[in-house]
Amino acid sequence: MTFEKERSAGFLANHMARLFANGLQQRIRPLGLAPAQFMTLLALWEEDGLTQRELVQRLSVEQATMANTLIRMERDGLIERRSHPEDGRSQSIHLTAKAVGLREPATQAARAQNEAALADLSEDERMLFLGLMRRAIASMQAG
Amino acid sequence: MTFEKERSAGFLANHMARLFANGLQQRIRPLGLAPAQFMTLLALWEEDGLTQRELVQRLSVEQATMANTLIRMERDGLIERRSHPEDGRSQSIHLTAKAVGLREPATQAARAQNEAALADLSEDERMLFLGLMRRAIASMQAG
DNA sequence: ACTAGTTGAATAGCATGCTATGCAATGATA
DNA sequence: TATCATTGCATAGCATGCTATTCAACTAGT
Repeated sequence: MTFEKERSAGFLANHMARLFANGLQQRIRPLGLAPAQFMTLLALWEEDGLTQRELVQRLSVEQATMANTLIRMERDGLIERRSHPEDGRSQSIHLTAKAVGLREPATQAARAQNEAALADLSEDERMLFLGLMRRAIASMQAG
Repeated sequence: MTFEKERSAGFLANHMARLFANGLQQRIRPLGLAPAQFMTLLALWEEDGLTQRELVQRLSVEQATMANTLIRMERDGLIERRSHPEDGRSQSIHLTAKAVGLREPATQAARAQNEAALADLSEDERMLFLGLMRRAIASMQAG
């Protein structure tokens, strides 16, 4: 029974995501950021002071993954942790001035990468593409 | 300037690819396979005896990545290396009987995962989706 | 044939992700 | 309130990927 990888949604999704990540990495490396750090900053730029648990929910990664990303971000001076006043187990994650200052150049880099990926698509096709990805994500989350 | 991750092709692609990989992993774990091993087997089932360099080209991963995947596959009894008769630097990678026997159940698992992801899409939408992913891949490879 | 450049792999080092555990702080309940 | 379950994080261990480096084997040009 044939199984052609070029016709497999999973294979294409994997390849596409690696190209996105590599492209973004090239663009944000000069800023001292890595892709997962950028993704985490997106959530914190939107709302500072989230707990690790809230970050996990918003970015859909496992808790252990987020814990490790936060360790590297703290090491790189992007965040600092403050003890949570109401729950001794958790901490709130706060952006440093450095991280706040990276918002514009970093999001600009991400926009440029998205533009490079979708350069060949019309505006309608782009909307369609995003919608299809969302539906695939929803199906997998449901299953 | 706002940058909403849910409207970012890169963010969605990353999330979707992780869900694909996680789903596939669940399905092929009983077979003793990991996602990258499966991807490599896809190429070798199609043509046995490829060199590491040829695998790298067909799967679009870096040489170092493939080298490490092959080490794990050899450890797991999926492949064996034979010295190349014409080039002392390279080896040809050959499937073991075990790996050959995994073809049907493994590709079936991958089909099931693709089906789960695309369950909500019509046949036309699926074709459209694959085409859009290929075009995004092509754009990023070109840029 | 020699030297110089190229090419195929291995290895080191690190970022992301995941599963599985362990632990301490909270909560809920008998 | 003493106990048990839940919850928030940290850590260990491993798979994938990438870049950078190194080395040996092959090629080409002189």
